[in-house]
Amino acid sequence: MDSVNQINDSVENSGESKSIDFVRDIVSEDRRTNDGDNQVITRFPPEPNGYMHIGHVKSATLNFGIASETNGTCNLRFDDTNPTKEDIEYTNAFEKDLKWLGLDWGDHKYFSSDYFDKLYEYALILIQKSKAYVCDLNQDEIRNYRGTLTQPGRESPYRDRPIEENIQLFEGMKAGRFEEGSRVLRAKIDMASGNLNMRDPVLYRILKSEHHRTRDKWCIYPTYDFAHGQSDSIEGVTHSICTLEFADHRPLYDWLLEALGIYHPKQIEFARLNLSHTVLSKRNLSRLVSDHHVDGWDDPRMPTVSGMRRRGYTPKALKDFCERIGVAKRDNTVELALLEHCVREDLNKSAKRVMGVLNPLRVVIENYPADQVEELNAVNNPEDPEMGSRKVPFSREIYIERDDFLEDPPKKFFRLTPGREVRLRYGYFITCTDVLKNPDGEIVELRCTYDPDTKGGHAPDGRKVKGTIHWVSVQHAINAQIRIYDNLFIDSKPDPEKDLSDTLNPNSLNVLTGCKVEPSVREATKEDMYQFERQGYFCVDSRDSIPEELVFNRTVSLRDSWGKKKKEM
RNA sequence: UGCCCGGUGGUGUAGUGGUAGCACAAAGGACUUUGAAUCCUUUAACCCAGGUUCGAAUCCUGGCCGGGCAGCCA
Repeated sequence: MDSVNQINDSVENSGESKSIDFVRDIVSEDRRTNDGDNQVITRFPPEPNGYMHIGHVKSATLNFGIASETNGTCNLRFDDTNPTKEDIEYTNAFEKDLKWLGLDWGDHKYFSSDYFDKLYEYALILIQKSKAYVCDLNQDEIRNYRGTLTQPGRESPYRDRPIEENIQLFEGMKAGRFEEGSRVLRAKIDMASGNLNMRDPVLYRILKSEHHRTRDKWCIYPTYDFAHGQSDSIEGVTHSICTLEFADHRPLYDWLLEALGIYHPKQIEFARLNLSHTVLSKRNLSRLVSDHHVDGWDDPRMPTVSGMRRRGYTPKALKDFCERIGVAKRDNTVELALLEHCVREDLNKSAKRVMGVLNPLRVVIENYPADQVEELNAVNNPEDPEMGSRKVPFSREIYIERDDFLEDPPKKFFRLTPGREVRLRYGYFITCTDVLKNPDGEIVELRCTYDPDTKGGHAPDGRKVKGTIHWVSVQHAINAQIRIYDNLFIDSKPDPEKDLSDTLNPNSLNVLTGCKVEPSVREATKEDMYQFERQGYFCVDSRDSIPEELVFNRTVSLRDSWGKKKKEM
């Protein structure tokens, strides 16, 4: 939010009118034009029938961002007009996620259901004006009467009912005198319109199920089209920002407000976010959960806020991402790489460095005294001296990463090989003298010697080593389970029609056990972020980690130019 | 054969009549006690065709391509 303000400031100072996105252009143009009242009110209107995901974050940062940049307000409004789908569980989850993101609605928390009485009055007014009528057609009949994309519809036989009869019938609907599905209230617009939304759209339907807030007070509920615009109007929303698929509804949005003669907010549509290698539609996300392809809505592979949070993504990274992707009207698929870049950029500055060996290989340093332990000094974060340093215990037996040793190395392999000297990070130079194998020929242990003069990693004679590898003292190592995540989907643009099992990445989760981590992480608490040097960023899993068996999630790997090169070889 | 919205490097996004910019990605190099970070360099784009204009990514016309819409979902 701050950086956005900075951008605005610098723009104002330089006297330029550099645009940030077309929505903000419209808002500032409106502010310039409406002399007197420049108050901006936006709203973030989730339907509480699913969990917040990265697509919601784009919308939320847009709405809350515009409000904060203009000293306006952004209302959190739960769009709860369909009791059969919505639940309190989801409203709580949304609030939790928004708070975690640092998006603050103050005391502007509303529900569409707060306006059910008012909305009912509005409906009566429409009937009164002969702009709405009760229709007895059933669902199939309404569909048939609507016509098709290329053919006009036919008018309902109930379209010209007298006003009085409509009022009585509508009151009857409210009183529960009619069966669910037997009647609806419809707007009287134009059955021949090229825009199907204008072919006498349904305004109210009978739904005899309990609403999570209004309980059994109502058995008729407004549709989205009737609730949304009027709720915007009631709240004095100036800019009602929604996604592209609602553009077709704007004529209806405008028509209703005009017909009622009430305050008329402006609807603006932008393109929703698509992210590569994942899905963002509510339907597909819940399919992943219900079919057990993931372990719940907060599975760290999920693009949900709770999943990303558990994975170790930070609010700052998420908001930075939303700023970078921009806001426009063309369909788009943003590469996951950009999100990962934002995460790395934040964590590079803030995460404490630590050494952890994912796939341990035992190394015995033969000329190091068996009973000796040294405390070596290690920097906590080279990007931030304020974070200080720590002591790391060193002893005769250590673990190194299996990938850091190769008996028969390719060119440009800088790590340990037989006879070669490398540096142990913050430790000594060691040279590999022997390779021990089991009967199957697998390497089980390395024998090395160290140079006592290279403590801390410097050679007094000035000789250089090409490689520096990380390590953990065997007797001091903490055991950990580490979960390595990869893209949920193989395809960058998963086809929702395809069978999920054909397009899901079978290796999206790789659980490593027996990992060895330096003792300083014993103090790790939930959601603490670490960089395991040369590996990536990791956080303690908030659900499964216990002090006796730490569980880490790999948030994102470090960039790995060697790994890339290796793949090509 | 209806209505609406869009097409700028691989991806995302600026540019609104005057040298097509930025970020991510990719490639190369420098530096390096993280093959990280940092720094430098490079590759790479206006859907097509006409028109208006001294000059068009931008304005006009016609195509082409993509997306959305036929819930009593939002």
